[in-house]
Amino acid sequence: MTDHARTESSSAPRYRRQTADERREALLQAALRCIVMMGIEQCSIRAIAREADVSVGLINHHYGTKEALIAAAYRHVADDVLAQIERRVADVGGNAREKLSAFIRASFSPVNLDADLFRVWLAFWTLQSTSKEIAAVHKERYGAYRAVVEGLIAELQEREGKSRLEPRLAAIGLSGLLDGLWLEWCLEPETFSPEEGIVLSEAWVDALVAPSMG
Amino acid sequence: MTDHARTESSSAPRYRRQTADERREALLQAALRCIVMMGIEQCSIRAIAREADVSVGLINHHYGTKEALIAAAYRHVADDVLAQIERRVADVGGNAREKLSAFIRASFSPVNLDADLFRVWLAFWTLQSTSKEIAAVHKERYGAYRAVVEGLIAELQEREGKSRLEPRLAAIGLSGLLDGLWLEWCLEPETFSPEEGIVLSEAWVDALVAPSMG
DNA sequence: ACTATTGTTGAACGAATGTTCAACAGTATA
DNA sequence: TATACTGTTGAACATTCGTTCAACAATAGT
Repeated sequence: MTDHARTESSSAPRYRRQTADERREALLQAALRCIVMMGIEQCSIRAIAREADVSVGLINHHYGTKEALIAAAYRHVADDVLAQIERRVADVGGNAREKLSAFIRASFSPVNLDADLFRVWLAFWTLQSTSKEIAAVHKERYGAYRAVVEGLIAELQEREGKSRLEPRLAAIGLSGLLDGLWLEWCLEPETFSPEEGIVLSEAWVDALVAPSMG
Repeated sequence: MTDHARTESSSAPRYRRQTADERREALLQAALRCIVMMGIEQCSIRAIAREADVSVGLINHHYGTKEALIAAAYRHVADDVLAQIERRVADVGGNAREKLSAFIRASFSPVNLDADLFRVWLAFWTLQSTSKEIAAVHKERYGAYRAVVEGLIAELQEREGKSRLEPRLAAIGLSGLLDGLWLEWCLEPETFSPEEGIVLSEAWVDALVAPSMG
């Protein structure tokens, strides 16, 4: 009842304690939301703290450094994207050609064709040249991505006959095409539709097993 | 001779006056060097001023705002890249197929496969979501780029027979592939060689006029 | 109910940011 | 040589940044 008392034992707690893991996850999500909302440039510790409804000090307490938090966020997002695509490929079952189609369709699904995701990715690419930590995460995750594509293409070529393009190179081509189209669509969505992106990517795969190419 | 006199009429001038155009160009080049050296994040007005050997105030005097300077730099770089590619295409003369090969080779030339250029480009892409000015420059320059590709493909298909892929879509595919490979090479140059990039792009063009595709 | 633990706070700090503007100084003109 | 013009300077300003750390408070163990 006394006016100097802000919150006595009878009122609600001023904050809820969480385990380190819970809080780290929450901070990571808040950081991603901030990068999305205001770009990596304006994504400050204070902004993340506000977004996570937490004080400034807590971030450095849990992650030590801002860079460590961003690197953790990168790993988290990259894992999510690849896992989601792999899940769709696994769900479709079928032969290699059908799996590749699922892979392509997953790449052009709304989850991935997202300006927010693009902004996050740009931020990570930018940080890569500065931070060894981020560069390592990229190398590791991108290798995994390309390995999946290469595996599917090798499987396809075993069935439908060899191509002049070895699986490694063909995989680089397909992932380059997918990434390039993804990039361009995110920069300027009016240029072409996701369906057209799928048509183009399917054409590449078809060309891979066509007699004229190999 | 007096110690309060810094530089009297007898000594060298403390700075050289330049015309507005000269100075604007010099500041723009300094800004690009800064983006390359330390990334857009650390590329401050003070850093640009130091690089251009000029005082902080001069930048805002000539460009009004940092954003205006960066946008001007974007336009400058984009013009350079496209002009250089078009020059190579024009030099080779020949038919559409040969011009497309020149276009592809130019895209994978060391001038373009450059970590510095990539860093500059990433910076511009990042700023695009924030700045209307930068977004406008992108739309304009990228449209010009794609128009060149589309023109060459249309010319090729008139000679060698129509494809199921209309020139517009085929051009989007080729520029997507070129950009995607460029992106991936810049992020991780060990993955594949520029020559392999050329092989992949040529394969796409070949597939465009192959009977199986159209 | 008391204590120990530790997740959490937020004021404070030093460094850096973009921008402003009154004063300065080179340059061409008269 | 004096004058007007304007390119140029750099201190100053108001913010914002990432990080630190002593104090605080929610919770679990007793």
